[in-house]
Amino acid sequence: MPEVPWLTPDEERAWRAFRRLLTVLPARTARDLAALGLSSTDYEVLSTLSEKPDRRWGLRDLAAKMQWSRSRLSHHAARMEARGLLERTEDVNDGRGSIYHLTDEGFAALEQAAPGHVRSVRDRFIDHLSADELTTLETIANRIADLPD
Amino acid sequence: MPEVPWLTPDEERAWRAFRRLLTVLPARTARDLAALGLSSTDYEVLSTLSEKPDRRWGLRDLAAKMQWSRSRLSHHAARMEARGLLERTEDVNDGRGSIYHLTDEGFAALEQAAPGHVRSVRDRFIDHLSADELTTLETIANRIADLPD
DNA sequence: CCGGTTTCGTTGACATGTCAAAGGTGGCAG
DNA sequence: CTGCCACCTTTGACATGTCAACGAAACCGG
Repeated sequence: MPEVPWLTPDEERAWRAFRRLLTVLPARTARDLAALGLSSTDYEVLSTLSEKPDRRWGLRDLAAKMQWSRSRLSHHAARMEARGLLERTEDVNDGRGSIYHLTDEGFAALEQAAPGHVRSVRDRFIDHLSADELTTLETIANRIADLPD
Repeated sequence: MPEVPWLTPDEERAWRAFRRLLTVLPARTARDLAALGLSSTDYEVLSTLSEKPDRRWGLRDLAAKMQWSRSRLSHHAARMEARGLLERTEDVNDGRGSIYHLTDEGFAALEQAAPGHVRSVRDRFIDHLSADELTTLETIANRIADLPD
């Protein structure tokens, strides 16, 4: 692995700062959410499920939408089902498939946690950025994330 | 939880984009590192350990420096010790303490992985940002991360 | 010194994620 | 139809992290 240009001091500082942000911010929002009774992943599942008018998704589609592995979603959904947040039904059109739908209890949990979560995101992130910074960040984030895998 | 201003469309987009980056970028650099035989956490431990001239750290100090819990570091160091990457010695000055030091094998593993890791960080992140963007990012990251917990 | 308190690293139980294998179902070529 | 192959979700083994409890060691007021 020859000839790799090491990071300049500027790059090094930026990279370190960014990695710290990567660690710290999700930890904080997760802690805030936990105080409301949900993990970050719980919240993500619930809010994605609730996007469909009938609150139903096939596992495969839901996993793709969330960019999760199907195994991961299957495991996590099993745990959430045990807590009564969602239910699994077999797919009538495809005997292999599995349909997830939000229970009323799950929907209630989401509605109850949402305001606190938004406040958390504002207090810990959004409200500390100018409109310009927000735009720059969105641009950068998309550019990097859209790179080939 | 009344009166919470929901995210504007701009804010919503930026937040989503940023969260995607938060997921995707670490996954990519971790995958690159794994191909070199180390996990991201392994690399972090090794490189932090190597920062001291004698490659030695007390667990407490090392954990503080890395912003890890002592439990986490203890668990992880036990696994790394089993792989021969580091060794634990008892602290002569404090019977409770535990000193970690990098083995030659651990140092070699770090040296062998470092160039590939730097290339990975460049290819997947740094080289896609202008100097201005890099500066903005560092500023933002520090501002957010420095907020009270 | 002494006894209570703090701090230390470790440990065990548990939560969560990955990976590979398994078992059932669907689709299609012949 | 039938046999094979591809795809689906689930499952189990394992890796990693959190949290609380523990025993040992250090500290400290009296």
